[in-house]
Amino acid sequence: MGKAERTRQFIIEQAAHLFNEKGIAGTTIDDILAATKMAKGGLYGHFESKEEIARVMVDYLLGKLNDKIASAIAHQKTAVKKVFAFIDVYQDPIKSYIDGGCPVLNFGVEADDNNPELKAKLKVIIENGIETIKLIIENGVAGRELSPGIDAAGYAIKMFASLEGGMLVSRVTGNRKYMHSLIKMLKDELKSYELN
Amino acid sequence: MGKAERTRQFIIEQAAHLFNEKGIAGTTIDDILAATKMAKGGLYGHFESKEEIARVMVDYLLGKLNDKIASAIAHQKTAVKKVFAFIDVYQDPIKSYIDGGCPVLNFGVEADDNNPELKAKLKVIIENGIETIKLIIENGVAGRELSPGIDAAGYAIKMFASLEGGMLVSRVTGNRKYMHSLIKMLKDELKSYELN
DNA sequence: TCGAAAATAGACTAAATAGTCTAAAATAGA
DNA sequence: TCTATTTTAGACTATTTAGTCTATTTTCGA
Repeated sequence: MGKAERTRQFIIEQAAHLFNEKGIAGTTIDDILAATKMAKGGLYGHFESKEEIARVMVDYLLGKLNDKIASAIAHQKTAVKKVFAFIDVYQDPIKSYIDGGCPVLNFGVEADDNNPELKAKLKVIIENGIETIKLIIENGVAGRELSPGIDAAGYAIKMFASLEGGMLVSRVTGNRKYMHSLIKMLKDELKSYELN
Repeated sequence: MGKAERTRQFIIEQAAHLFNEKGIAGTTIDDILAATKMAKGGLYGHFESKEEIARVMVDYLLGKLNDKIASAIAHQKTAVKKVFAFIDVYQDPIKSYIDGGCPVLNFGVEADDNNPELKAKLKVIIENGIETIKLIIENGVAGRELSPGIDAAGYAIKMFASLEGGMLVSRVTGNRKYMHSLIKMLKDELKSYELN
């Protein structure tokens, strides 16, 4: 990775923090310049507009989230442990893996009514996330780890919505207890379907 | 209500739609002028800044949400029906009672990292909402309508987070089925604690 | 109906913001 | 080490945005 590409990556990472915290509309080029301590010309040598930075930054952040979840899941053997590992990515809503909380929540709300392109990307991420949970559970049922009585699709939706909603509630109230309570309930429910 | 107050109210209502859809940072005074078809001088005769409009608009929207929930609950006699009525306020996440979805979700995300005053207001709304659900359930238990086996606080948090998370998921994917599935699960769970 | 209040039209200022450009300085890496 | 590339500093333009102001018109309501 040459110097130019290294700098580009650095800008993306710094910008990602800002965008995730202040929103896309709420972040200015000057904010990014201040965070990177770069000159304007330097930045515009790597990107042609704020809009391009936002686009690339979103792909970076969503990719990072995907990787984090995929890796967490891959390191576990059983369905229950895989689901728990997924959940644990959201363990700390206040100091999350990226400042500002979950980008799906943040950009989902901002994109909803005025950024169809971004909204479409988030739709895929959300649908994949829910589908991933559902498949893990279905595999757990097929492998006689979980009872066939479990509603895999329902659990997946409930889990995803609870994590995002919990993120909102815990961050706005400044209290982790809500997310912790949600996580405990989600885990207990899944465990109640465990066989043997 | 004199003409001036009527106009002021009209501006607040129009601005509320815009702010709820485009965010506070994403809405301009010109947007509000276009929506109200008013001249600048007219608008600034009622408010001294965009910030004041935003402040008043938030109070209006949160008040409206509060009233809607309070009224829905008041019209029901049993705990189960009261909780169901609360849930049903979120029935349609795409065409909700206010364009742009739930203001708690929208402004919660926007305020989170850069608007402490607004964040404090939302904290109260969220805590009250959760507390309200919990109290209804506790009353239901006290009145022998619901089994004492129910975790009132846990259910309240789960319900609130699911509704907000469901709002996000259904709106971003453009699919009501997620919210409907969540609502069915929430209602079924509560019903399972119903006595007699 | 008529006077006071409200609203318009739109020009104007000031500040914030995005983006361009150039010459000079710094630095990577073959 | 030496040259290409990268970066800086910062002046500059253009646009968007918030907010002010005034003279005129409209409209409410006693």
